[in-house]
Amino acid sequence: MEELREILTGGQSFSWIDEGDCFSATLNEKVYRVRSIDDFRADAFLYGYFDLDFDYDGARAAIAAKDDVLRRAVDAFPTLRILRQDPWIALISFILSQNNNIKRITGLYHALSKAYGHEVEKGYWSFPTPRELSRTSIAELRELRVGFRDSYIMDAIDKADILAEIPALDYHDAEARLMGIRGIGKKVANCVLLFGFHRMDAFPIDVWIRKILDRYYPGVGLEHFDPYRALCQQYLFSYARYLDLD
DNA sequence: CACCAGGCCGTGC
DNA sequence: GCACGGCATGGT
Repeated sequence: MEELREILTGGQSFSWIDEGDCFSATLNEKVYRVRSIDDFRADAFLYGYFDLDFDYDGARAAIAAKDDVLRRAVDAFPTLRILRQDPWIALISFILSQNNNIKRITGLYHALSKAYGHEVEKGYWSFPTPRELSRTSIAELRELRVGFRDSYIMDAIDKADILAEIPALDYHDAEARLMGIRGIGKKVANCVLLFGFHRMDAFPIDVWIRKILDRYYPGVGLEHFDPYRALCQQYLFSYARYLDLD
């Protein structure tokens, strides 16, 4: 359980619910209930989703050797991983995330699922596809309490086909293409690239990353974190929240 | 009452 | 190009 908590409820995915004795999520037309990373080797979907082919031990060692801050971050979150989430789910999730907190983002994610997804198991709804979500309206989105993000979601539905183009594009073109959707700026675009496309050249800079960069890396370019730039970002994000930098 | 949350948009300079 | 206020909502 605890080795998964930061991964599943720490702000990279909003699909997972803490059920007390397990974490649950409705993905891939099933309800998954998980307790430990070791449970995932026999399931093809979870194997890919949890990025089990990647050598995290090797990457962690290289990252920890870069500087003391990263070493402490890695030590504080030894089981952290970057999930391989669905691009559309990541897109809407991180539209919901702007100027919002993790608890409420998770609530909105599941409100959209219940309203427009389909019930896979009693009490568990899939996240709506673009086609399913297209049945919504500005008024209905407001009733679900998404606030000013309503028009952003509507534009994302209209432009969902953009996601199919992203894998063929280099970092800058992919980022620019995503930023053509209303409500997607540099930060959200990088979250979609990282969590939805597993792009290891992405580097979302949110309020927490901003704080830790300003405090511990003044004047340092992002090349410092290569070749594990995206993974460094995730360790630093968790560590900054853990330290509660002010 | 204030300020904040995995920000972005429109405006003004 | 950069600074700034506004924006929905719920929590502290």
